[in-house]
Amino acid sequence: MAQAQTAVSERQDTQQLILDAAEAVFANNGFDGATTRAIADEAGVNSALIHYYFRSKERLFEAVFARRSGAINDRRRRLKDALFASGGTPALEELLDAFLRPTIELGRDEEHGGHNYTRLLVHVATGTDERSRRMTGQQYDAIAIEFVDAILKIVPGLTRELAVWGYLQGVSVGVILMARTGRAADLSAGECRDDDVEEVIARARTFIAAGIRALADPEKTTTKKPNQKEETTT
Amino acid sequence: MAQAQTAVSERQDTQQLILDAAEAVFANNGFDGATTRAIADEAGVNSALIHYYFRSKERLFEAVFARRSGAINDRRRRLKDALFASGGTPALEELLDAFLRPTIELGRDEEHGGHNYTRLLVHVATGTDERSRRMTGQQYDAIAIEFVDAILKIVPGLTRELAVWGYLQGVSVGVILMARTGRAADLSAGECRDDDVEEVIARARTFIAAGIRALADPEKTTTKKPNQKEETTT
DNA sequence: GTCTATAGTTCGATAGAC
DNA sequence: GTCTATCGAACTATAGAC
Repeated sequence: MAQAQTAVSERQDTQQLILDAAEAVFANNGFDGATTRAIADEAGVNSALIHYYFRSKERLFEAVFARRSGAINDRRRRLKDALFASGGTPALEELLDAFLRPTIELGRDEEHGGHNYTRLLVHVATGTDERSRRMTGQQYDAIAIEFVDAILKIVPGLTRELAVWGYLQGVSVGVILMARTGRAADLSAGECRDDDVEEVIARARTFIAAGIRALADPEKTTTKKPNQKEETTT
Repeated sequence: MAQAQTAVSERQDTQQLILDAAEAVFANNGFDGATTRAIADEAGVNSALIHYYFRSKERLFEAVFARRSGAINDRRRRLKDALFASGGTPALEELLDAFLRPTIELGRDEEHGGHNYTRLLVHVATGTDERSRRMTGQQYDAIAIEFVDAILKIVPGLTRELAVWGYLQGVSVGVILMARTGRAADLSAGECRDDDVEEVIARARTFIAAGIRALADPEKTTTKKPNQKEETTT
């Protein structure tokens, strides 16, 4: 699509074209479903160039996954540090906003392909295969520990173990919301819309903050099963 | 593995052997990463039999996905109906227990391959491709609406729109927990374990119940962004 | 129902000209 | 850096003997 006549600011080198195309094709088809030929076609380049710039399909995939993770986590860290900069302790809702905003906003950015990355991230972050676990850990473990530490500073009565669980359960909410599966609309006859970034973030923020605070309440975290009679089929 | 000498109760016909093997191979490799040859080898049957019993790889995948969904949702429904049977209104935690228990327990059932199904379910439920959305809707829309209705009966001050969001955000927590990615252990130097079913359910129950109740609080659900100065890089 | 054999594609990757 | 051409290996699916 991008020809030599386009403005300088829109010019992209071949490597970026391939990364953008790969991001879209991997997001739509997964690693195994995507083909290097389809990526080359999407990028408008010769398929041999993929192996020239990236050694293999595997390395291309890892490059795509790593490309945006730095920007996401830099922004999360900047927002979080700004909250603590004045010396006080921010509200839990503010901390969660700092965590959620970069990915939720990216998931609504169709102009620069951000929505493709978030769909890919959902796939990798929820995968149980060895490659998914390795890549998720490499790119997102450090920021995870920073936010767990921050949660511990803000919420009294929370053990580190419970903070990790609260963080992960919160992440799972954010993961689903950044991908826009359209399921909310399906279940509500179109009443629920997921295109308003501020509303999506506000709901997730409220939900997760209350959930984490509840985990700190020792009365609530007993493992006793509530009284239930499992009725047999009548 | 299962030979002719095994007890009658352990005998399985070829079709079930293929479904069990396909469940494991699809869970480990996804739809495109799994091959019919690998499934046949895992099942110990000739690869041509897969196309004899199921017409195509696609239909086999759908059969695998549909096989356990009926049992899961029947049990959810039975547990839920038992809670309302006495005429009273159950606690929100009890309703969530009924929803979470079938999948969380299935995810820890390695003896009958249930853990393979839950990993597959995570993949399909979070997928944005057309097949994933279609299959998720076909198997899980009906039970979703039943539980949204139940949430509306239990929690005062909740609109249907917010109940759907609360349900979906709760589901996302349950989805992550049923797959056992091991990430909690990674982030806590092994301190967090996810093998105790009752503890996993209790934490999720507490977290989600508090989150849904918070959504009903009109003061909390404003879409106003909290005061934050996004610090530029120093 | 179960097997062998194979048709017909498509894949990732590379060699080598320009 | 970019292209054409192609290799060797895999894949799904089926035909046909038993």
